[in-house]
Amino acid sequence: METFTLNAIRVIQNIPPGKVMTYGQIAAHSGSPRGARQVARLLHSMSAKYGLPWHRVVNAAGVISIQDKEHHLMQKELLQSEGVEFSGAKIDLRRFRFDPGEDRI
DNA sequence: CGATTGACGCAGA
DNA sequence: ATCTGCGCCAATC
Repeated sequence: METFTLNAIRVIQNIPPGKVMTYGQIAAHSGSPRGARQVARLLHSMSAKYGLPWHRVVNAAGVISIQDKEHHLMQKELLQSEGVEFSGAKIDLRRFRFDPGEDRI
Protein backbone atom coordinates (compact mmCIF):
# COMPACT_ATOMS: atom_id res chain seq x y z
CA MET A 1 0.00 0.00 0.00
CA GLU A 2 1.24 3.41 -0.94
CA THR A 3 1.08 6.03 1.72
CA PHE A 4 -1.80 8.38 1.81
CA THR A 5 0.62 11.24 1.43
CA LEU A 6 2.18 9.96 -1.77
CA ASN A 7 -1.28 9.21 -3.11
CA ALA A 8 -2.46 12.69 -2.29
CA ILE A 9 0.60 14.14 -3.97
CA ARG A 10 -0.27 12.30 -7.15
CA VAL A 11 -3.85 13.58 -7.05
CA ILE A 12 -2.73 17.15 -6.52
CA GLN A 13 -0.31 16.91 -9.41
CA ASN A 14 -3.23 15.80 -11.60
CA ILE A 15 -5.16 19.03 -11.08
CA PRO A 16 -5.13 20.89 -14.40
CA PRO A 17 -4.44 24.63 -14.63
CA GLY A 18 -7.52 26.79 -14.22
CA LYS A 19 -9.16 24.25 -11.92
CA VAL A 20 -9.16 23.65 -8.18
CA MET A 21 -9.85 20.74 -5.84
CA THR A 22 -10.97 20.75 -2.24
CA TYR A 23 -9.05 19.04 0.55
CA GLY A 24 -11.90 16.61 0.95
CA GLN A 25 -11.87 15.66 -2.71
CA ILE A 26 -8.14 15.04 -2.65
CA ALA A 27 -8.48 12.96 0.49
CA ALA A 28 -11.29 10.93 -1.06
CA HIS A 29 -9.26 10.27 -4.19
CA SER A 30 -6.30 9.33 -2.00
CA GLY A 31 -8.12 6.60 -0.14
CA SER A 32 -9.35 8.45 2.95
CA PRO A 33 -12.68 10.23 2.43
CA ARG A 34 -12.36 11.85 5.86
CA GLY A 35 -8.69 12.64 5.52
CA ALA A 36 -8.99 16.27 4.50
CA ARG A 37 -6.88 17.32 7.45
CA GLN A 38 -4.08 15.03 6.42
CA VAL A 39 -4.01 16.84 3.09
CA ALA A 40 -3.79 20.10 4.99
CA ARG A 41 -0.94 18.86 7.13
CA LEU A 42 0.81 17.49 4.08
CA LEU A 43 0.67 20.76 2.20
CA HIS A 44 1.63 22.77 5.26
CA SER A 45 4.71 20.58 5.69
CA MET A 46 5.95 19.98 2.20
CA SER A 47 4.10 21.86 -0.54
CA ALA A 48 7.22 23.64 -1.71
CA LYS A 49 9.47 20.60 -1.27
CA TYR A 50 7.44 18.37 -3.55
CA GLY A 51 6.89 21.12 -6.10
CA LEU A 52 3.16 20.63 -5.86
CA PRO A 53 0.59 22.99 -7.40
CA TRP A 54 -0.54 23.75 -3.88
CA HIS A 55 -2.32 26.87 -5.06
CA ARG A 56 -4.98 24.73 -6.74
CA VAL A 57 -6.18 23.40 -3.39
CA VAL A 58 -8.95 25.24 -1.53
CA ASN A 59 -11.47 24.28 1.13
CA ALA A 60 -15.01 23.02 0.56
CA ALA A 61 -16.39 26.55 0.70
CA GLY A 62 -14.26 27.58 -2.25
CA VAL A 63 -12.14 29.82 -0.04
CA ILE A 64 -8.38 29.86 0.38
CA SER A 65 -7.65 28.35 3.78
CA ILE A 66 -4.13 29.61 4.29
CA GLN A 67 -3.66 31.92 7.24
CA ASP A 68 -0.34 33.34 6.14
CA LYS A 69 -1.36 36.54 4.43
CA GLU A 70 1.51 36.44 1.98
CA HIS A 71 0.84 32.87 0.91
CA HIS A 72 -2.89 33.52 0.82
CA LEU A 73 -2.42 36.41 -1.57
CA MET A 74 0.09 34.43 -3.61
CA GLN A 75 -2.40 31.61 -4.09
CA LYS A 76 -5.12 34.00 -5.21
CA GLU A 77 -2.81 35.66 -7.71
CA LEU A 78 -1.67 32.32 -9.10
CA LEU A 79 -5.23 31.09 -9.52
CA GLN A 80 -6.36 34.29 -11.18
CA SER A 81 -3.42 34.05 -13.56
CA GLU A 82 -4.68 30.59 -14.55
CA GLY A 83 -8.16 31.89 -15.28
CA VAL A 84 -9.90 31.08 -12.02
CA GLU A 85 -12.41 33.77 -11.12
CA PHE A 86 -13.04 34.93 -7.58
CA SER A 87 -16.47 36.04 -6.43
CA GLY A 88 -15.15 38.28 -3.71
CA ALA A 89 -13.06 35.93 -1.57
CA LYS A 90 -14.71 32.80 -2.92
CA ILE A 91 -14.25 30.64 -5.99
CA ASP A 92 -17.37 29.34 -7.74
CA LEU A 93 -16.71 25.63 -7.26
CA ARG A 94 -19.62 24.80 -9.55
CA ARG A 95 -17.45 26.09 -12.36
CA PHE A 96 -13.85 25.54 -11.26
CA ARG A 97 -13.91 22.33 -9.24
CA PHE A 98 -11.95 19.52 -10.89
CA ASP A 99 -13.20 15.94 -10.56
CA PRO A 100 -11.08 13.18 -12.12
CA GLY A 101 -13.32 10.98 -14.22
CA GLU A 102 -16.31 13.22 -13.87
CA ASP A 103 -15.28 15.40 -16.76
CA ARG A 104 -17.87 13.96 -19.14
CA ILE A 105 -20.89 15.14 -17.16
C1' DC B 1 5.69 4.35 21.21
C1' DG B 2 2.37 8.32 22.71
C1' DA B 3 1.02 13.00 21.79
C1' DT B 4 0.63 16.60 18.64
C1' DT B 5 -0.23 18.55 14.28
C1' DG B 6 -3.22 20.47 10.73
C1' DA B 7 -3.97 25.26 4.70
C1' DC B 8 -10.80 20.53 6.76
C1' DG B 9 -15.89 19.17 6.67
C1' DC B 10 -20.19 19.19 8.28
C1' DA B 11 -24.21 19.28 11.41
C1' DG B 12 -26.65 22.06 14.47
C1' DA B 13 -28.19 26.58 16.34
C1' DA C 1 -27.35 33.46 5.24
C1' DT C 2 -23.40 33.26 9.39
C1' DC C 3 -21.16 31.20 13.55
C1' DT C 4 -19.77 27.44 16.82
C1' DG C 5 -18.15 23.12 18.04
C1' DC C 6 -16.90 18.34 17.34
C1' DG C 7 -15.01 14.53 14.68
C1' DC C 8 -11.32 12.70 11.41
C1' DC C 9 -7.02 10.38 10.59
C1' DA C 10 -2.13 9.77 8.71
C1' DA C 11 2.42 11.68 9.24
C1' DT C 12 5.66 13.92 12.31
C1' DC C 13 7.86 15.06 16.58
